[in-house]
Amino acid sequence: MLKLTKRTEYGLIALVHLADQAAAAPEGTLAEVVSARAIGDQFPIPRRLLAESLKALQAGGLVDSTRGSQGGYRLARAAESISLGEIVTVLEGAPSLTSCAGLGAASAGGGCDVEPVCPIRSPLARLRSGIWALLEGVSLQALADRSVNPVALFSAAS
Amino acid sequence: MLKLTKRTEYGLIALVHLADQAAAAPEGTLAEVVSARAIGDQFPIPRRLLAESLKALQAGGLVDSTRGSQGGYRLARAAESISLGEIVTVLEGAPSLTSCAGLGAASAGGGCDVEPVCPIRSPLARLRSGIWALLEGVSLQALADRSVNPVALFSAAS
DNA sequence: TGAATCAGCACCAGTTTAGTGCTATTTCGT
DNA sequence: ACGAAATAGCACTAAACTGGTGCTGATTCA
Repeated sequence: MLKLTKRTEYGLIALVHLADQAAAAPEGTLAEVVSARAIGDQFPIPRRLLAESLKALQAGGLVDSTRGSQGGYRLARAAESISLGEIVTVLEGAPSLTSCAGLGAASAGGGCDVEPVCPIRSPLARLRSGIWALLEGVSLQALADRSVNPVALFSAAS
Repeated sequence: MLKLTKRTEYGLIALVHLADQAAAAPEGTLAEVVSARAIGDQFPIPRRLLAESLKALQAGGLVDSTRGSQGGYRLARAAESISLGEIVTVLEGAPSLTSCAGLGAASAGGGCDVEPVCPIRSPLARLRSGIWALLEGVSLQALADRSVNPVALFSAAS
């Protein structure tokens, strides 16, 4: 199914929220941490699942967490440096692009070493590779910027 | 999961094959029909499922079918006029990105008839909308053209 | 007639998804 | 010290989806 899971949706909601928070922080200072509860209260979504997504984002190193009372989350890096592809990878695992697996940069060594332009590559692999490249090209920053329209989101990326 | 189902993969394989067939046909003539068996014999995939995909494509009006011995399938329209979005819609159902559904401050039942540029649209809806627009912009023709690289497949579309 | 081929249902096992329960641990405020 | 707030971790369930198959019927060509 060519669609994002709820887990990813909630995670994105949270990330956009955290990006807003970071943008609102005074120059050069760290943004205040935001609790899962605080984020959840602003959207009609199961708070608990939102928390699950945040946990996953923490495990994936996209956000930093502070425990205890007054604890919460904060972006671990600048919103411009977090790509959509990375977010999706963290939240729903590396996409299983079948054989010739792992396109893009990551793909650990094994097999198909003629990576760049493998002529045997099926249209499917090319398609997925294209979609993936797009996701890698869109930053959280762009996503959080509400002035950009959906299509420009991508076409501007290339 | 941001990935295509096998059903869609097989369908795409078949469509690309049919597009090749159409391209090989003499100017102005209809391409010969190709049976599911004939297509399946060329790929290491379960023949039966390929047939299922073809059936779905027929039901969706993307291919014409001829029954009986010597029967088979043929593109119902020119490959340039069949978009990837349409193919995916036929093979795995309409994506739920429609109608401001899902979340976003304004989701509520009613209407959101200001569809074009709804300012309240959530980042998620915008994201899906963007992905969708991309798929709509890629034609089967482009997909079948093996000389185009994966990334150009999309960036050229905008 | 008979074989090839598409069409329509209906079924099953395995995986994924969404969502919840419960407990432990850390930290702040009093 | 204590309790509340909050993250961390594990485990579990019900529903949906996926991949794949079985079977029967209808249509067409030879």
